[in-house]
Amino acid sequence: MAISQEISYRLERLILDGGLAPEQKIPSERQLATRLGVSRAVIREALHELQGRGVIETRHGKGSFVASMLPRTDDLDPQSPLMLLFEGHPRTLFDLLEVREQLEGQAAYLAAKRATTLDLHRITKAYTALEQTDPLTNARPDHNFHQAIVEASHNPVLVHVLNGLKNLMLLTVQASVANLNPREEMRNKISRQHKRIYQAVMAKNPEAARRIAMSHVRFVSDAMRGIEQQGTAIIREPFNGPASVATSP
Amino acid sequence: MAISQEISYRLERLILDGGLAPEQKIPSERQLATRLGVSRAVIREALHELQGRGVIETRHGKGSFVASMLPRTDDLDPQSPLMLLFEGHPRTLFDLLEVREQLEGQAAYLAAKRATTLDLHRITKAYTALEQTDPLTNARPDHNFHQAIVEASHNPVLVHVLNGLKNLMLLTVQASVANLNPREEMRNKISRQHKRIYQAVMAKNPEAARRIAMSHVRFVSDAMRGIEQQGTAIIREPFNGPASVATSP
DNA sequence: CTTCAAAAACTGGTATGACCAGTGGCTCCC
DNA sequence: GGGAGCCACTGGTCATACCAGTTTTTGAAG
Repeated sequence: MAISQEISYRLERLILDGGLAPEQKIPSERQLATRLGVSRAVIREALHELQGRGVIETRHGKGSFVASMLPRTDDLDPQSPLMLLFEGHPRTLFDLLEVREQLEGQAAYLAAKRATTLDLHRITKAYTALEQTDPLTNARPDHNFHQAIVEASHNPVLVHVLNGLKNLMLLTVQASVANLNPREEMRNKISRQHKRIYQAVMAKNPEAARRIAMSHVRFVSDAMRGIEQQGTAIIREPFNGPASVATSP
Repeated sequence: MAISQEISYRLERLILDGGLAPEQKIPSERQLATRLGVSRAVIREALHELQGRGVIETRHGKGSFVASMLPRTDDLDPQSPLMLLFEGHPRTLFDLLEVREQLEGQAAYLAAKRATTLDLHRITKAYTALEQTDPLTNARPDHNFHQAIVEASHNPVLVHVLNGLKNLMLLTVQASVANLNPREEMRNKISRQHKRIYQAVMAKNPEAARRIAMSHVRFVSDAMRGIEQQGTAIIREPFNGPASVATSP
C-alpha cells in the first residue's frame, strides 16, 4: 500500500483513539515529514485524504487541526460513500427534492387514476402503519407509504426510476424526519398532508392527488431550506465549498 | 481557496453532473496538470481528497477511476430488464413519456432559471444543429438539444436520472422522429415547439419553459398514441455507439 | 519603560524536475 | 504461434525552491 495511505490511517487511528482531541493542532507538515522519515509531499497527500474524510481541517498559515466531530444520524452507515457525498453536498438534498416533487406528483396522479383494489388495500395498510408509528423512531413507514403509491401508478418506468433513487430517498426522508418532526406544528402539518394524499388517492381524484403530493414535497423542501438557513439542520455543511452555486468554467 | 480544493470540487461536481460515469477512467495526473495549468502536486492532492471521500479509486500503474457511489440506474445495457420490457410492451414508451413530461418540464424550468452564459451557448449550439439537420436521418440532434437543457438545470440528480434513461430516451426520440417527422404538419409543429422551448429558456422564463416543454412531450405522446392506434407505428432498434462525453471541465 | 511597526520565523500552498514502481502493448527472436 | 524483453504509459516518492498567510520577535521611537 502507498505510504501516504498508511500515514493517513495511522493519523486517523491516532485521532480516533483519543491521542488527539478535537480542535487540537496537528504537528506541522515539515515536522511530520522529518519525524516519519518521508517527504513533505506524501504528508500533504495523507492530510488531504483525511481532509476529504472530514477528519481534519487545514488553515493556511496556521496549521491542521482535528475536526470537531458532529453528532451524526444513526441508522445509516456514516462511512458509506453515499453518506459522505451527501454530507459534502447538502444541495443534493434539494436537488433530489426538486425531482421528487415532479415524480411523486405524477405517481400520486397515476395512482389515483389506475390503482386497483389491491393497490388501495396496500396503500391503506401502509398509511395506517405510518399513522400508528412514532415518526421519530423510524423513517421507513414514511418511505413505505410513498412507495405504495408509486407502485400503484402502474408505470414501470416511474417505479424503476424511483427505486434507483431509493437510497438517496431514504436519506432525505431521514433528514426531513430528523429535522421536521421534532417540531410539533411541522409534524401535524406533514401528518395532515399525508392524510390528504391518502384521501385523494382513495377517492380516485388524480388532479387533487398530484397537487397535494407536489405541495407536500414542496413543503418539506421549503421547510428544510428554512431550517438550513438557520444553521440548525442536522445535515452537515460543505467543508469549503464555493460560496456561489454557479459552476464557473 | 486553495487550488487543489477547487480542482477536487470541480472534479466532484463534474462526476455528479453525470459528465463522468462510474468505473470510468479519469485523465492521468500529468494530463490533468497540463490541461488545468497547474502542477502535478496539486492534482495529486485534489485526487487524494476525492479518494478520502470515496469519490474515486486509484490503482498504481493503471490510473484513477470514478467509484460507483450513486444508486445506479444503468440502463445503457440493451440487455437490462427495462429495455427488454420495452421491446415486448410498447406501452412502456408511453410510461416513459409520462415520466419525461414531468422531468423535462422541470429541467426546462430549472434551465431557464439557472442557466449560465456557457449553458445558453451550448443550448444555442445544440438548437442550431437541430434546426440545420434533416430530422429524418438522425435522432441525435433532437436528443442533444434536450440533453443540453437538462444539463443547464444544474441539478445532478435530475441529470443522473435522465442519463440513466438515456438509451430508453433515445429509443423514444427515435420512435417519435421516425413516426412523426415524415408528416409535414407534425414536423412543423414539433419544430415550432422546439423553438418555443429554446426561446423560453433563452429568455429565462422558467414558468413558460416548463409549460411548453411539458406540452411538447405531451404532444409527442398523444401523437404517438394516435399513430399506434392506426397500427402504423415504427419502432427502431436502439442506438449503439457510446455517446461522446466531453471530459474537459 | 511602553508602544507599535518592521522584520524574522513560523505555518501551509505551489511549481519543477527527477526518479522509482507497477501495467500493458508491441516487437523481435526462437 | 509463443514467449522474453523492451518501451511507453500509469501512479508513488523525493528534493528543492519559492509564494502566501500568521505569529512572534525585535528594535527603535515616544
